[in-house]
Amino acid sequence: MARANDEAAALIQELADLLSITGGDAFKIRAYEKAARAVAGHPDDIAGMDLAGLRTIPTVGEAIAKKLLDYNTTGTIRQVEELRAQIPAGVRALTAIPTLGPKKALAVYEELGISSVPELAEAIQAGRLRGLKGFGAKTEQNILHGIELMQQSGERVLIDVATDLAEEIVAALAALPGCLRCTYAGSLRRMRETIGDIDVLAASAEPGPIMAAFTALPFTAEVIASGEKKTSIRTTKGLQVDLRVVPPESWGAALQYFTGSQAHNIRTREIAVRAGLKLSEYGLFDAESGELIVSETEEEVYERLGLPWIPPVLREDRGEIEAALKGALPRLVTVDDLRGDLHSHTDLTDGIATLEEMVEAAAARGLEYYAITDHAPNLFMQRMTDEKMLAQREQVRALQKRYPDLTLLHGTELNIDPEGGVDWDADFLSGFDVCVASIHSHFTQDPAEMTRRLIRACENPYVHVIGHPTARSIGKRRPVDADWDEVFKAAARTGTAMEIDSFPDRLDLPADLIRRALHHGVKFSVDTDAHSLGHHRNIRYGIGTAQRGWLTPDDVINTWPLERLRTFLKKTT
DNA sequence: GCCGTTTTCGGCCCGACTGTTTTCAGTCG
Repeated sequence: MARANDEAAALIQELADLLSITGGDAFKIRAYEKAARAVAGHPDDIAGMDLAGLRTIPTVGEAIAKKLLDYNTTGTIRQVEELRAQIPAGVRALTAIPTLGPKKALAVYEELGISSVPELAEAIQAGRLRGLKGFGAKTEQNILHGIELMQQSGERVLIDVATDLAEEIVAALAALPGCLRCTYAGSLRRMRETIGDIDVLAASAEPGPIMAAFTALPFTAEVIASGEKKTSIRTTKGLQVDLRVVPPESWGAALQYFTGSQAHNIRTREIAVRAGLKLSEYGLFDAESGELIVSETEEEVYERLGLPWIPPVLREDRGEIEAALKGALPRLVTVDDLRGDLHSHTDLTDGIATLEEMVEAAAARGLEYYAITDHAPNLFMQRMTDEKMLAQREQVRALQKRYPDLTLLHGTELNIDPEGGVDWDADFLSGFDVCVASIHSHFTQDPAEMTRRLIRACENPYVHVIGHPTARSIGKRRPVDADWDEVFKAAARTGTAMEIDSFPDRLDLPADLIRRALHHGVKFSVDTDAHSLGHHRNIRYGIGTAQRGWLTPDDVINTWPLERLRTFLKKTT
């Protein structure tokens, strides 16, 4: 269920948006935006907090604490309600059109009474914007084009789609003679779960030919902007790609800047300012003399700011600066730390590779243990039976002899029914080495029922891992609604791991819930849920998500040596 | 609106590109 923090943060953000339309003080607006992020990322639930408690949240002062208190008691914020009465929701929606910001939105509303996207499109067609100050022919065209883009998708793409495209672009540009370095940065380097646009960075003393090669790429559908230092295109599939070309000596500063996030950059630049320095994509400079101090590597830039190098996956201004200053950054889990995979399928159910092929792929990954976890009978379409499952177990045991360095675990992926029960009784379940249990149906139970359902699954002594816990499908199915703090408490109490499923359209648990679960002392299993040989490669996305959740190897049970894992699977705690 | 080993007042990240402009505002990241 939506946490109080998320709802309150959305209201504070709305306050910032509405103030930017009415022309409020820009610094006040930024203060609200910062506070909205801080509230959303705060580990403790703000529901029930008093004024003093709220003020302990960084960037929340007296005034914003009072607004949060207002939310805690009334469920809304008075100032937001007042501004909503003044600015229709449709006007705020106008700012979602690319190239149309708060100033232009207010202009068309005040001058022409336009308060929705369709109205605006109609007004432009009818020539009603002619003569409006700041709106020329080109602006009209850009707005219409922006509306079109917004309507025909303009959506974020999954991380695997973006990664494949980015790697293709980087390979093409890196091959050019004048290109000294090239990589992708932005949200893709931070491994966000969906990507709005791809940021590519190149180092060259001569940008011209690189820009030309970039706009000439076969999938370039449109050049959005093109300058000496920066070029933006849109691909045939509608994804925007920005290319920045910087002098080679600026590489480190540019990579730091271009990786973001914007909120993280603001923090690092503030630290620079306080130290009498100036940080830009060209380097770290002395503010007074303008003399360049460092710029060649990211490590140098951070070091000169008094910080250790911060992994890109943490650069969201969600506490990483504070942790870095205290020397308390986590040693993040990596793909190389993994010793096993606890969730995979074969063609016995809905996988498309044989048991032998899947095991061979696991061995090629260098794993020390690998679990086969085909679907259980209650997912009726997979037609699993007790006999088939037991026959597979024999096959697994026989196959084991061929893999002296890879321990095969025979498991299953159970279905958590609406009451929290699973497919088999204790007797049958006790025969498995490991059981993942997942929600595959009845996604829309009310939060109280869903919470009980998940807690009961955790309390089952034979359930070791809750598979893709929110059951979301990014862009298709919403996460199930539960009181996650209660679920995580139960998981920690019973010694049940939460899975991080590596499928690009799942990435489940999501990073924000991982951090909340970590806060409760939960352990995790980062799995592929592979249904084919190619799916083994998805592990990097699961690990990226785990890293965004601040996980260390110790938090992830499938980095543990087999003996330690086996102890955990006994659930004796 | 927030915040302070320069500060309880006066700052607040920085730059690129576009379009409508004659020197800059708006938008974006």
